[in-house]
Amino acid sequence: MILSVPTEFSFVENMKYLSRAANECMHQIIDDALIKLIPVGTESFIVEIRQGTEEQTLQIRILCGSKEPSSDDQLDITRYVTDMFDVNRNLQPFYTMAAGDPLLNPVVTSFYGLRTIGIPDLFEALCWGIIGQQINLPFAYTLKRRFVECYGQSMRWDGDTYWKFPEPERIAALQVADLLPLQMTTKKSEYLIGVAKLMAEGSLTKQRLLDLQDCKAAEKQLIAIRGIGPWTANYVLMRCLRYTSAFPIQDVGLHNAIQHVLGLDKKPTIERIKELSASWAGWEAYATFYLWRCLY
DNA sequence: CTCCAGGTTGCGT
DNA sequence: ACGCAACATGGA
Repeated sequence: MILSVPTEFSFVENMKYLSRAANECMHQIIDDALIKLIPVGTESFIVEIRQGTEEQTLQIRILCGSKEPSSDDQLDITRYVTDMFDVNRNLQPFYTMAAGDPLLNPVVTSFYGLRTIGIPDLFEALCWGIIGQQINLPFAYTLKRRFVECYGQSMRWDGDTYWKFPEPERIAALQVADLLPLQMTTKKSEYLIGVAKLMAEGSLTKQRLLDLQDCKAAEKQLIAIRGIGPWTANYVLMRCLRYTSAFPIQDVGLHNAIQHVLGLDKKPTIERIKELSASWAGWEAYATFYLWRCLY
């Protein structure tokens, strides 16, 4: 399949983001292409996404699957890729705003065409947020890998293993003691199992959060969940529910990035960040994602 | 050894 | 509403 992308879309910049962690277990990058297991309903397909031969296109190729892909499966895979790369977002208003912003101007210039890469699966987005709380990123990737390789399912293709993120039902059935050997803390284990139970029983669904059509309302529902605070809620609102106004303002990486770009001798306060971000209204998630990008 | 890391909870003012 | 210890462990 061929997918057209806007002029404000850089496959190279998006791939640089996806290449940031050597220990990432949810995809591989081989020969300038992204290769990833994509779940469609109860089936799974290993899909290759690469730069198309025509300008401003992506080429999507199904490498193998749990069955022969139907035309509906192909459509769902295209939808997944479109969501993941935020292809349908019009970034012109963001770039217009950023051009006059001393903090954003340098990063949008350096990383022009970068999209907020999504985590379409709500359970994965929530777990990744919880796993990443208050630990360094390399260790977070290690924990995620252990979790996925212990409780997820995999498909092999061309000598490599591709993982499907664990199902909430599987995690909901665990005890805290099951996760401690992975070096999850007791609290992380409780949070992961708790969220899994909410999703397994159907009281927490991506569709229900999307139906709210209101970032603040969705944030309120997420924060009500034990283990989900303001940072994790906004991280999920940004990476999964795709609200461009989501803003994990407490994020220490964001603080470091702002300090770095402005050359401050110490980290900015939350109050200072509120001042600096006043003109970002509606685009806080993109501003954050671009600022994060300058950290690696 | 110390300090920090993509925070959150729960309890105390 | 706001402050703060506790949580726990890898990496620099």
